[in-house]
Amino acid sequence: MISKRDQILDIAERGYRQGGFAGLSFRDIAAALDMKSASVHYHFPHKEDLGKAVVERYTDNLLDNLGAPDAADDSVKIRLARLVEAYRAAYAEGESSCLCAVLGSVSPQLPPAVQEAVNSYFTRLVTWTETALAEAPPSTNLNAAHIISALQGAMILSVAMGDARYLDEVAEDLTKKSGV
Amino acid sequence: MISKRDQILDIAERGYRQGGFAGLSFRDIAAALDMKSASVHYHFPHKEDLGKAVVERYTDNLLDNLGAPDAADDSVKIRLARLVEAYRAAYAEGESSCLCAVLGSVSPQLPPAVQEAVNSYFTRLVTWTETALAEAPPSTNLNAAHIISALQGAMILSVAMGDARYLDEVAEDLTKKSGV
DNA sequence: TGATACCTACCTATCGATAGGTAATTAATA
DNA sequence: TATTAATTACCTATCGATAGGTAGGTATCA
Repeated sequence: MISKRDQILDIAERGYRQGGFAGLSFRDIAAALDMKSASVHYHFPHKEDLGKAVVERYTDNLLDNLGAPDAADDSVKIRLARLVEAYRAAYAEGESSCLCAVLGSVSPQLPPAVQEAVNSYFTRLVTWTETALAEAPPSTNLNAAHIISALQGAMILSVAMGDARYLDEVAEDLTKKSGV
Repeated sequence: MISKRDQILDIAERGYRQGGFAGLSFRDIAAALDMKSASVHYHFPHKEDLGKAVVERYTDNLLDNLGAPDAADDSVKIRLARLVEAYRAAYAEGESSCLCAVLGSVSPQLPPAVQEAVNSYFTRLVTWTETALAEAPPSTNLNAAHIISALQGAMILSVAMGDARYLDEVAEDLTKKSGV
């Protein structure tokens, strides 16, 4: 049985990804869970608290899925394939953008705690990717910022165009290049 | 002398880029121009009208700056450098994301006319880039969707991290690869 | 005189947030 | 073990602020 707190986080994550931080209200969440907005405030007093919790859970889940970036029995290619697949799976849930692309694109306008959580998402993800690429030969024409940027941008293109092919194309391109 | 209509578009473009479509109100715009919100409605009756006009002007300005994608006296490298520079310049204005990354990431939640305008931005930009790359030798490991995605994503990373180096790094990477 | 570009004044809907209360569960104590 | 104290998870009702939008008036100028 999923706790009410987790149900709120689920709704909020979906809502933020689809409509941005300003696009989802306490009342929207309450209505989706058949409760009152005051009860959502019981679990998360301020909107900033909710946003921070959503982003932190989202970050932890992604890094869990990615696994260790330096496991001895994985090749660079396999690690990169896991990263690409994580983004394709994220898009597939409701054909929506990455939470941290939506929030990060308007970062200066977010409450400080949410800003910091988004910053931490990218910091951790860049670190993971740099580590995953560490053993790649110099001929591999890939760097962490480029890979993450391309995936984030491709998700937005696919959402804006209503067409998964943009993400598919970039995903294939990145995977191909990682073959070395 | 800049018309009031254009002044409104200027404020709205900056505001949407910094805070998203829901993050800028008619009152915000009016306050910035020392007028009343009802007067903004005189120029743009509905928020949808304003959003559409902002995106269309933004798109036209970008394509004007890029110039012809098939001018005989330009190399692929020069064309791509123009594209990359356009994005760097856009970021430099207020260290903010691309308007159509901010809006496109939450496209399904936007009013239909704004959705269509954003869709048109990406359609026209992809077409421009494909044409610009048409003469590139097959060894050039670049395709239009990949280039645009990487630039869009890199802007978001830079905004979210408050650090221009992410965009700089990706820009250099793309420019280098276009050298052939 | 009629169009243009504003204004005042207002409406309805919704926002995040708070106060104060209640039933059910759990922990601590006599 | 029975009673009491706290805690959990909600509720109703309301707050001040703000959202997009409108009706109708006014000053300016061709």
